[in-house]
Amino acid sequence: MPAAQRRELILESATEVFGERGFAGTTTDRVAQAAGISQPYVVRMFGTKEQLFVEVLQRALERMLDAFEHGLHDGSGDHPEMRMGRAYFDLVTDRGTLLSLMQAFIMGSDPVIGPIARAGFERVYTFLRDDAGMTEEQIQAFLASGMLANTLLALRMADDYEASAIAGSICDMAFGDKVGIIREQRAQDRARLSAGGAGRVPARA
Amino acid sequence: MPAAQRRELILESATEVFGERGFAGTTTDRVAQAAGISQPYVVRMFGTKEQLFVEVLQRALERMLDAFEHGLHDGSGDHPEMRMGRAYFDLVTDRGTLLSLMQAFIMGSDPVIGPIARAGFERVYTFLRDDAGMTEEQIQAFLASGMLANTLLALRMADDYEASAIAGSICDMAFGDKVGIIREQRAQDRARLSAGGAGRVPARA
DNA sequence: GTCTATAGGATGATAGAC
DNA sequence: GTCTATCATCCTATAGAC
Repeated sequence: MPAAQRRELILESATEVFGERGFAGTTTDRVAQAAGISQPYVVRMFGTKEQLFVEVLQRALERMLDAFEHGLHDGSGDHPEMRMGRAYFDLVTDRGTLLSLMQAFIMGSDPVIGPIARAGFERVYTFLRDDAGMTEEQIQAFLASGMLANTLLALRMADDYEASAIAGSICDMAFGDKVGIIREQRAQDRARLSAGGAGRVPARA
Repeated sequence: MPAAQRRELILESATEVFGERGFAGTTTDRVAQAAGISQPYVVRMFGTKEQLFVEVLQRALERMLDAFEHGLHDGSGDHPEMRMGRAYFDLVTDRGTLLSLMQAFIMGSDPVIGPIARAGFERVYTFLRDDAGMTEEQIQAFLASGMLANTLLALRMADDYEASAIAGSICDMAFGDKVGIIREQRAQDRARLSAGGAGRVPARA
């Protein structure tokens, strides 16, 4: 397989694993298994685990901004909120990307990841303000709702949708009419996980 | 020192370290150093690192709910939003607790931490709904704003308040009139860190 | 109640073959 | 391009002394 393509494959696998287990909780070996290659090859191709995470993060930021841009320019609905809602919807179909971003966001203290994550967040803010033309209040509400949704996604709250009425209410509240998508995704996810996919999480052990 | 008191001391140190570095990124040795004792003693007292994190998490959940309860019953302002704002303010003064909660929230896939974190989130929701009497919309807005604020806290966005006009706008937008408190806290924090405190983060290395 | 010593296992990274 | 073998840490947890 050509290097470029293999690179993509590894980045894709790494995005899922990092998203599920965080930077420190991820082993290069697990990424390798998810990509179907040997552990040293992962390191060989990216230099260090940290560099791999940086590339995963940059890709994730790019994808998020792309999704927002596409949502903004898809020509239907007029309000920025509607267009941005679609953008978020696009993102949600890519669980690994979203979770990798969340993982990076809680690494603000890290001297390497922190600055990159902050810069990424700033890009989102300026996009919403300057390109989407949203007001401060709109941006606040949009980002806040998004962060709540992201947190519940990372928490896997939707896993308890049927089992717990409260979990169900929380998901309905936070995801609104998108709750169906989330639950469907969760089902696929569960199938993939039990099939031994990238994000398999018998915790650390 | 009596066991109970030492326990408290360790939990306090562990809260800071886990909050800054996450579960996987934290070593029992670093917790021990922060508490000024030996690494084996930490393990001896809590059994396993995971058990220590569980106790940190349960404490953090308890503190969050306590803060909400105190905010709710302090007798001033009438609207739940105002009282809850105060509650959040109380929480913010305890950075380690907040960050430990965030760390737990992104561990939804973990078979041990995930269920505890979800149950904790559900308790918050039911408190806001049943005790504070908030509507679904009020709860959504409150939790969403809180999650955005928490994320920015974890991101250390306030560290760039002066250096970046955008970071400043973001902090003003998310923290509102509480931005002063956050920035003050950040300053204290920085002093503590450079003094070699618990959360010192020369990354992993 | 607290420490030192250390076993035992995992992990990131390197060397070098094919 | 990709692997096998392996080194050197690092880290949780245990044993046992004081």
